[in-house]
Amino acid sequence: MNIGAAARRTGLPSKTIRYYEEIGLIRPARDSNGYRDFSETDVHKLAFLGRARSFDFSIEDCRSLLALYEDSSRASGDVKRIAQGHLDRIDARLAELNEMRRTLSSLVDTCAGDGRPDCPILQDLAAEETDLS
Amino acid sequence: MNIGAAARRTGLPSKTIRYYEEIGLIRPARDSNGYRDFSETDVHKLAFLGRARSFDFSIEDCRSLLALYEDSSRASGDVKRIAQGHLDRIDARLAELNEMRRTLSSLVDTCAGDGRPDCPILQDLAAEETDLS
DNA sequence: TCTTGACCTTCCAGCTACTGGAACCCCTAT
DNA sequence: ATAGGGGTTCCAGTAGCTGGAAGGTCAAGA
Repeated sequence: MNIGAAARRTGLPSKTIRYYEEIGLIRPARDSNGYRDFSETDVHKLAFLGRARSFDFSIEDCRSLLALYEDSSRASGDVKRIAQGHLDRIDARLAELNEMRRTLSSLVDTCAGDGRPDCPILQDLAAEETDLS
Repeated sequence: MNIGAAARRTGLPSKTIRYYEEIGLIRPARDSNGYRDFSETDVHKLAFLGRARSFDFSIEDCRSLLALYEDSSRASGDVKRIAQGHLDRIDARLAELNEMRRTLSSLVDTCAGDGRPDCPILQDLAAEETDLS
């Protein structure tokens, strides 16, 4: 199967698939004309990678997960550890973003948004840190 | 004021301050020895940038916000438009992350995480898309 | 006076995970 | 023969820094 067909099958851009080969996530065979020739196994791996990436797992996490996926004697604990670590990162990011959203949306709400120059958003950004020392 | 002092005052790494100069966000004066000489105004701008970046505003948004901050005849509507656009992006990202978190945490919860190979996480990642066509 | 150490400078490379584009090859259909 | 729609490699660029090398500057201490 050519790269275009693999791309259609997996929903990944051809560019991304070439990149995954370049960094050693997959090793598709080659035809005599130099074209990549993807097996069903390759397509499965690509789909696996696509789904893992959709969870925002890093490429290195994906590499580990793929290795575990291919190792039938894996321990689910190893998989869980990676997933839990990632979940923790997601939670940390969610906390950050929620805090930003809270502050920013209250600033946006109190800004008149008209032609006048007064703006609580700029006031906040420019605020001197209150130094209690 | 040397870059180190400016860094201490603003909480930004010296490297970042140099980078901000390089991309034209600030233009500190220079001493005769070539050292950057930061004015109070420079420090205020850096603090402004630091706070804006802490809200995850892009550098280009920061550039626009800083320009508006310095323009006393600005319209608050221009500021609000930028902030609202950014808020929308934050909301979109929050929705994505919440969805990831929901799915991933339920997978993590159902994974035994022991020495056995069975793993619902890997099963999900490897799942064939159900094709209803 | 010399040296040490903490500053400062510029420049270049690297990080993540791709993406775009140029220059070129291959294959099929007309 | 040619046109098109594949494919190939390689290089550069994205965002926002960060690390490191090689070297200049300055104040304090022996």
